Amino acid sequence: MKYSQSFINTRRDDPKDETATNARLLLRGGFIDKLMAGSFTFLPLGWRVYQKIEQIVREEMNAIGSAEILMPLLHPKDVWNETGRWADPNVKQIMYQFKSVDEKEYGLSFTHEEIFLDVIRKNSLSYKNLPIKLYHFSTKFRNEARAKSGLLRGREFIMKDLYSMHTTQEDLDKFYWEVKDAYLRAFNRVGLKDVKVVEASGGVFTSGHTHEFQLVSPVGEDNIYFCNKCDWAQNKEIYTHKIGDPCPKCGGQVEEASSIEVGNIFRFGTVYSEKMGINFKDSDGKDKPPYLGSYGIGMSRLIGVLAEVFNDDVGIKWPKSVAPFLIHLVSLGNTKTEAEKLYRTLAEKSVDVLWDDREESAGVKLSDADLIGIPYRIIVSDKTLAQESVEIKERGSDKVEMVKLGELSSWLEKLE
RNA sequence: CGGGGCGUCGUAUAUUGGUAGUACGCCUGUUUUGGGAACAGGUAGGCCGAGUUCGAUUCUCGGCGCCCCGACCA
Repeated sequence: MKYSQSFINTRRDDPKDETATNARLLLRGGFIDKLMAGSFTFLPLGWRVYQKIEQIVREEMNAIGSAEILMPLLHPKDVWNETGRWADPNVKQIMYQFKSVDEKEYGLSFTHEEIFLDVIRKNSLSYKNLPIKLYHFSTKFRNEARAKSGLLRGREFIMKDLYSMHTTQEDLDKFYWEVKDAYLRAFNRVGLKDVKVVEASGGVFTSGHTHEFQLVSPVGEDNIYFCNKCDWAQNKEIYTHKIGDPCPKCGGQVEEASSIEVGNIFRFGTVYSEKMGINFKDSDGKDKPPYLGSYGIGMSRLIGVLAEVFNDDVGIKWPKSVAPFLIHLVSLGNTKTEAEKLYRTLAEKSVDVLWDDREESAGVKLSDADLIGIPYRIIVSDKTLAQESVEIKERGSDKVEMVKLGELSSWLEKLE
């Protein structure tokens, strides 16, 4: 893609009010625009990052046998009344509820359990067609008391949510742990190598504990306790030991840290099925309520988390798997013709390349390249062309590599 | 929701109870291209409302908005 056609507008100065690193860098780099506190437009660069993350999560969801759908965001009051959640004071705090001019009552989705259940109950449910596993990527509205920290806590954000329905608790449990592994694979692939699976309280509607996926980070809002030897971890709400106590699982040392929640998984059991009067026909001919599981990943929050984790004093350093482009092609001096040739060649090979085709000074282009944080910067200049070469530099590295124009293809192949 | 801070061109800022300035951006022209170019000309601003005052961007009150801390976070 050409820079000049990508609506990329970088800022030289940090935004006045934003102190969160992700907000500062994403706004300066032209990844997002803020409409109001906790509500953002994803600009072309930011949306490309989103789409990279989405595709990784999609692949992992498909790999565990779930199918993608898209559920609506405008919900009628009635279905929420069936579970009693419409009038729940806790729900009322965060759910946007309103009357339209015709006096009908609606809510904006902050989660989709009711809608998922409504979708599947309209079909004959038998043990033969369970389990059902459906997921979607969509917006969630939550009237947060305090939106903050850029993309980390918004009033409107994008979530991947997966819902599953099973004949037995055992089958739900089995899938629950499959989802856990799929989530860890997804986080790993987007560049977050050390996400901890943390036990958390289930609240009133869940059977047993739930699990949160927490990334240790100084900007995190949560506090977790984890073992420095094994995978044991609990969040603040359920941790009952004292700091310094040995790990209850392996005897190792328990540590405390602040962390950011990037996902969670819940087992609801049959509570909602019963409230909504949903049954499946089991092999013994009896009607039984199915078991519900619900699993979320904060998609837009992940972008913020990645910006928090991968940056230096001049900008973002995107992991290759989620970078908006793989290559940032910069042409300096009067090299536009050669650069365009190169750009076309790369585009034909389906390489994700951003070509800075602007009439800007070298300093502006190079600074913007640092700020935007694309993994590889390729410079074409009179200097490099004199050697029939381009200069390649990895973001965040000091080393530059001169590569002959004729050898660029093999350089690209080595990348994979 | 409690507490604190802040609202001035697109961005970042300065000053002032009496003509609102600077830098960047943006526009025109010329020269420029390896780390946010040079020169010349131009463009654009006091969050909203009320009050005090001869006069308010400045002082007072109210509202709205943004940021931060806390509470909250199925």
